[in-house]
Amino acid sequence: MDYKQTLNLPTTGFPMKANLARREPEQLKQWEDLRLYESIRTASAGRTPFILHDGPPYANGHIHIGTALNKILKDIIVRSKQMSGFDAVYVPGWDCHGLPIEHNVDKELGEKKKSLTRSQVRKLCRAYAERFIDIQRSEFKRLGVMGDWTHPYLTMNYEYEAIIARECMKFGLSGDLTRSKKPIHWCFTCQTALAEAEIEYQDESTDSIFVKFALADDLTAEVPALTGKQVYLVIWTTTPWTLPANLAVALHPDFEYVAVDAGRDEVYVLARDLVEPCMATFGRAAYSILARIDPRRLERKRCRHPFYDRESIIVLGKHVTLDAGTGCVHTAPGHGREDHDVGLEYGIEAYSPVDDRGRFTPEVEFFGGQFVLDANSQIRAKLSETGALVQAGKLAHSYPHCWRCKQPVIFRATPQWFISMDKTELRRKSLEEIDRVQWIPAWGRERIYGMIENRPDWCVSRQRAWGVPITVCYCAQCETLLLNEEIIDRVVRMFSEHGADVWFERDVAQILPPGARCPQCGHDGFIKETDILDVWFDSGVSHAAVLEVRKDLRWPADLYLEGSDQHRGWFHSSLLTAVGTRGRAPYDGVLTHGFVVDAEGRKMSKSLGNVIAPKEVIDRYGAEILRLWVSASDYREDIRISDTILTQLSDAYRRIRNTHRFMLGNLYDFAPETDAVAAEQMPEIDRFTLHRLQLLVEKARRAYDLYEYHTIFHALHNFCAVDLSALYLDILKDRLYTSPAKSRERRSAQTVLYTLTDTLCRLMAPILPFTAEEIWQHMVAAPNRVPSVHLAPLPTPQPERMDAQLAERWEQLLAVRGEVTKALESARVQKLIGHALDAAVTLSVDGELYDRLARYAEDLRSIFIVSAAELVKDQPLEGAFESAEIKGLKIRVQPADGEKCHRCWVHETSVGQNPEHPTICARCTQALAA
RNA sequence: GGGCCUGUAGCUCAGUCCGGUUAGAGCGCACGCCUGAUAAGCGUGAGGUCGAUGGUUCAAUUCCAUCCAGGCCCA
Repeated sequence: MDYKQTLNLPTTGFPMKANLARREPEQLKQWEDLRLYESIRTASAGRTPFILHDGPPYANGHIHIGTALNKILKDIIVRSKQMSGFDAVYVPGWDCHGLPIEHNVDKELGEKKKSLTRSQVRKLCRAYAERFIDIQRSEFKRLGVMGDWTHPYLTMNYEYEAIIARECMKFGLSGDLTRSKKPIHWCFTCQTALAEAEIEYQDESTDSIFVKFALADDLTAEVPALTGKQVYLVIWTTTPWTLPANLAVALHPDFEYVAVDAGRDEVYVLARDLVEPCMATFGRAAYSILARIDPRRLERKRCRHPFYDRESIIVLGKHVTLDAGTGCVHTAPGHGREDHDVGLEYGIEAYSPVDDRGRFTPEVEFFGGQFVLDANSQIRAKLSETGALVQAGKLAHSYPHCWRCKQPVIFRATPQWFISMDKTELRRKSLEEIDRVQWIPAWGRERIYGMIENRPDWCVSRQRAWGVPITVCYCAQCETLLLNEEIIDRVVRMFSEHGADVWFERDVAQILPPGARCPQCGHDGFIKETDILDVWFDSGVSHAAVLEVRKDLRWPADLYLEGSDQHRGWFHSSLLTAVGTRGRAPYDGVLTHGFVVDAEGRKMSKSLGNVIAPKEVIDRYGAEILRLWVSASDYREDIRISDTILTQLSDAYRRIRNTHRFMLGNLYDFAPETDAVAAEQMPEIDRFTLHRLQLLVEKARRAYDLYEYHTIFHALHNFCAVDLSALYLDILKDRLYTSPAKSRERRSAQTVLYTLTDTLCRLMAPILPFTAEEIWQHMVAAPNRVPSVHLAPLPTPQPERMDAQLAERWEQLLAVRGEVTKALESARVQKLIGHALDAAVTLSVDGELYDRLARYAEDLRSIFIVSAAELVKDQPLEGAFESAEIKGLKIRVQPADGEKCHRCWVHETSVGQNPEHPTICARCTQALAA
């Protein structure tokens, strides 16, 4: 007889091979057909909302691995909050305006751009953004990210554009929005402002000159040694043409300066550390140091401009370096970023007497009307003439050029719009708000606090086409802003209806109400601003445009989650716009993740050739493995990815999958509502396993609450591999296979398997939504069970299923088991046995342990998975394995007595005793009779 | 150059806040077993000067300093 047919062997349609790359898209289609997301919304109506507000990715290019990480993390959060009993609506968004798109459209247009109107260019940009939104949307969905993909928020939606304008005008109304000059990169060929991204650096040979500025103030009080001497500050510059705009000389407050007797009745002030190289350059071998000078004593002293009849003041700035030059820095606030910043501190204007074509304005003495780069040589000549030129040479260094025309660019101050950090205490209020937000990890607070504390005013204007205009008009006569509630309403209505394009299509008279007059001077002519807003403002007001507007959302958000670069980016701009207009942060919590790096911890870049695209991973391993990667990593730090890591995760995935496949296979004939066995009727090992399951659930739920998913992955994997596969399930096989199918002992095991499968499946669902669903669909469903695991709640710990004393006894039993397996292995090496069932073990233990084990004497055989286990009290056992871990424990392994039962494979002396079934044991004979 | 952060076995993570027995886990690897989870399952074992150096201490992976390597953001 073939006794194999009498066993209850596992059977399931749940495939061992996941085939994720093929099956996932099918699953997504099914969910879509079932309208799963809508069902979840309906089912959670009325629950407490949990709002994770999506930071909008930029609608350009395909998603990269970092975007995938970000979206998967968000999805895990949303799903786990949903399954924790919240109504977790997820509205994805896209950032649509901005330079990169306009830049790419420019490239496609080439020369044609010049013949197009601003509105025409804007339409092309809009179409471009739409194209990539569609691409990215399908890529995000492919990752298993669940959300309202049919109604995402787009910063270029008309309603959104209207709110951007509205929020901007609120700053105008409050007086925070101001206009002042600031140096920007300017291409005089294209006659346009350029962003940093539009600059290409090329090596170029430029002038390198040293110029002396005669000190006008007397230093006798500060440095007596200089009494009666003519003192000069010597500066170094590579842009002589900016000297007409010189208004100051900057020193570093912490450097040491000295007065050097340079001969020819001249005293030079130089940074001490640069004296030697400078004097060598000047060809003045013989010099002596007269005095040390504390730069702080020179602050606000005056010098003579080298060729104009005016003064330059001495200022202190930490941007001064000792890398090159003299330690005294020529400062023209209209022509340099740092010059401008230090100028602001000292109240010096951003003087920039250069027009759009790069020519000095007429009032510039000696050089009016000259092209600035051509003026360099004449300025040099002028300096020689006045005797201010100390030294002249050439220097090769990298100089900014325009990306389009390849010509050199200049720094030039132009009027820009700023949101003031201090005028209405935006900085102070923001800093206060930072302390009310929960930053995860906690150092996020230090990071953003430092930035807000030190940042300059926010320059929000850009001289570009693709964006939302700064919707203000100002008096043509006195430049006073004309802004009130009525105008705001008009603009908002116009934008909601026609989009921001309307601002460029209509002239100022059509925008302002009829009869508008300047509140300051009564004039009726107005200028419409045509600069657009920094795109950080666009996304920064998403809390207003999305959270406040959508009925299914709520202001403020519970959580913002982005990469740690967003402390400078979206967290920052969102904070400022919300505090500035609403007086508080738009989020209660901010979670950050690190960046994806390669196996060596280096950033991914095309040049290093270490870029891993999400698509490659999905096609090769499946989105589920990418998700598992996200969950396995501690994302608060940088996250490594490599083939080694992905292979490892595939292995882990397979272990989790196969564990569930085995459990499903043993549940084929189990109906939970009729076959379940009550816990009190279960064997101890079953209750022990349920106890351990509770510990896992507790741990995982805590980790979900703390957003620490890697803990869950490790715990889940460990549980499947160690607690289940290597222990419980291995021991269970005998009971499941050989006991009568409907026996209580088998039903008890199945009850546990059912509980395990059901619990683990729900526990993993936020991380592995595809696999959890696949398991769910292969379970024999209890009546009225929800149709998708994603409609089910996360499991909750059930204290009544815990039994600490029982667990403690079993932990000890398992420690003994560990020693037994060692003894078995040693017997195996000696060829005494092969399979553990070939063995009979005898344990000798001392008193206390004996008493504890005696209780389980009958169970030891099955716990150890051997054919026989005998327990004796402290007896010498010849040739026994002596445990190093448990003192007094000796284990003797011998080949088991009796024949191997053909049915259960246990070696039993009862085999052969029954004439009807001569090849099987008494236990099996009994089972067959049942 | 500045701000914030990271560095524990081949890999992913514990432990470090509140210094103290041979620094843990799983995977991978090696070797073996099984063939009734089978392109599966089980067992045993080998892997770490806790980035480096110096300091504090009776004692440091844990505290401090410096350095090295790497990341994000500025300049």
